[in-house]
Amino acid sequence: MASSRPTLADVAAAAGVSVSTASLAFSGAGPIAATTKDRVLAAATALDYSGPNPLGRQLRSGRSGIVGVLIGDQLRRSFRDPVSIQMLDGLASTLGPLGFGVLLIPGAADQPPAHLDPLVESAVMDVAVLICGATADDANLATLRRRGIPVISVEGEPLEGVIEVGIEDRVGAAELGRHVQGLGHERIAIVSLPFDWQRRSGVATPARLAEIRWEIPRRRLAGLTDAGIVPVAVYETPASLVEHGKAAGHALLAGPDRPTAIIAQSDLLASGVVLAARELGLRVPQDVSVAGFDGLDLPWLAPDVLTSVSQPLAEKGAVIGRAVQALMSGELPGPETLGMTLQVGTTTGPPPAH
Amino acid sequence: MASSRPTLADVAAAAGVSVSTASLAFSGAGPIAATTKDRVLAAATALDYSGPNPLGRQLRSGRSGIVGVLIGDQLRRSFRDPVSIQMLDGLASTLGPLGFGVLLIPGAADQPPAHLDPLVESAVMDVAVLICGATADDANLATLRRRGIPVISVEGEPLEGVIEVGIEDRVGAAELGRHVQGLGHERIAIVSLPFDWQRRSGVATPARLAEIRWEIPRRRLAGLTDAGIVPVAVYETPASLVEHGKAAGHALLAGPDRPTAIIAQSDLLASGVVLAARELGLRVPQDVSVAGFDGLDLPWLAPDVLTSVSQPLAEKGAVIGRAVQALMSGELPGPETLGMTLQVGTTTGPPPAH
DNA sequence: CCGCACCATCGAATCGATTCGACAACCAGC
DNA sequence: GCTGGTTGTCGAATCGATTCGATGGTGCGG
Repeated sequence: MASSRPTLADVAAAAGVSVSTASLAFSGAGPIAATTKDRVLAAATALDYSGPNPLGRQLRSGRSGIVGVLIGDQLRRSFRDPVSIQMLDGLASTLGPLGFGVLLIPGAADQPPAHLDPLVESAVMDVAVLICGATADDANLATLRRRGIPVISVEGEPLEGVIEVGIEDRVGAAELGRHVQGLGHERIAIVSLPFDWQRRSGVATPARLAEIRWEIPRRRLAGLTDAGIVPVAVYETPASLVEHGKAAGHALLAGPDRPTAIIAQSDLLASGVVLAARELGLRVPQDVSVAGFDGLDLPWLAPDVLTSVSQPLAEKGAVIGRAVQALMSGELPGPETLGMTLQVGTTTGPPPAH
Repeated sequence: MASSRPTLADVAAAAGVSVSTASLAFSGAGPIAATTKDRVLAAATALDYSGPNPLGRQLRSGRSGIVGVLIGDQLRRSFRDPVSIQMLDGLASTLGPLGFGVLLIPGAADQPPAHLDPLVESAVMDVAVLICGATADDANLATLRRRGIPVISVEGEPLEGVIEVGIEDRVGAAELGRHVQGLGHERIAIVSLPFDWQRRSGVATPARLAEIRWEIPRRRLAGLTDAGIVPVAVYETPASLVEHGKAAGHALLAGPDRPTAIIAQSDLLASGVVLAARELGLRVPQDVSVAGFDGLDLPWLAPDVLTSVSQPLAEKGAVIGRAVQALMSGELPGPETLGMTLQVGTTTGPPPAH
């Protein structure tokens, strides 16, 4: 055994105690004499033993301390969106001190829901978190269920046996909609997040609008409808990125009957619209009002400050972390919904006089 | 056994074969009759058995298939920098198909190198990747060594027994420096990445310049020195973020003898400098030239395109992935260094006539 | 002085799989 | 018909720890 790494048995032998006593010296779960403990620890140091191998512990306890986070293909795409980052940060910050690690499970790009990512099948995890907006026909979800892994879904659709953590984006969208309408706008366009994994780009036809698959754009659109908004156009984007917002802005603002207000479903999209307006020589908000969603801090948009409804991103992560903790204690946490708050910036104002 | 999840032993019993045969049916490692295999698989389906528990497999093989990535506190901070994201994306994309998962190991914010993050001690991993620029006095590194976990260091300092993956940023910096000097600039200021975990902000004194702890700012600074640049000022920033670049730009461009060119050590910092110049009413590059580092695509800077030296971020991730694979095959991969390429944009030009 | 309780320690079972060596059955060749 | 090789299956050891129940001491109270 000279070549391979020492095990608890080696340490126990060196200290002249049994394996079980040596285990007690490290775990502290049980009565042990101080002198014995010191002897074991000394033997461990002498053998260069670096503590109990987590694998052995895990096998016995059935727990790995790993939380799998299914991020879809967001690493490449939406992770350029601070929304995902800040939530992941909140999650990791809550989980880390509890001894849980976050395992990133990336998905292949632009796959239909039937696609199964290999790590979902093979990776060890105690809990899975779906941050990509789960749908019922997701093959990954089916696999997780089969494996008996508890699932937490973030802003997904309500699903059997899945713990939901969401935000009141429908309410928030309605509030934002009423704010814009209250300013007097009548020609309002919407820049939407992707409808489904096809990630199309352009003004959506009524038929297309009827088949929105993903929950987030659907809810936010529904919120605006709740506020009584009948949009003059809904522009579908392939991802929540500045460049797509800019393309949408150019498309919507170039025509003859341009809208007097544009509401985007994310701040990154909204900032792209602001940039498009600037490039077209339009003043914000005098010529066109722009509002976003999420409440990010976008330093490069200065001096403009986006009107937006902000969501508590770090808290969202923390809530997920607490749900994980509850699950591991054997409890079944209920669904949680976080509120949003309207933040009026400098990018919305009354519509132009004529 | 009705309540708990079925095990391979249950399946074997149901199929009327031994555990070893049942194992063969799943792993395929060994001769097995087609009829027997079908019988085992049928029994597995009947029992709702979801395949061998990875934990058991791992304990036996000693491999977890997990690559720990120590990101420092970058999740909060520099992960807003696409540099980290794109590299992580490249890493995850290479590792995923190989059956490896990426475990995020966050660090606490602003800790001295003696700080040890709990997951480094306890998490299961086959290889650790340090993407935060390792230093020799890092407590996390010491722990990884004690645990016998191979370490890959990205752009860190050369360390005993650590596999290095780097970029030729000193060469790239020199090339960028020569480009700027070739345009005729003589008053050149530098906006630097953080020197150490203290993350100070402001123009660095000569004493401060002599004690740069982190490798990346030091190498990039050395490259500019190689090009013969003697900066009129080096501004130290707390992180590679737009707002800090903007603050640096304001500080450097407000004075009476403002530099005619500013070289930033990252594109995010450089874009902040451009924004500061715009706010001060300075034209880029007519009044001041700005150059960056990394070669990112920053859509919101349009119509400006940053002059920068670009690094192959996705390939950096892929190289790390291959190093991991080599390590797991028992090989000892050598250090790798990737080249950078100068990309001249619209933000650099000759200095103003007077 | 006896007995009860408690503390420290140990042995053995357990977690869920992989894998090596043994063994039996079967086929082909001589 | 016997031998040698292949193929399929099985039993048992193994990975590295935790944990339960048992045992042997010690101390305290009655």
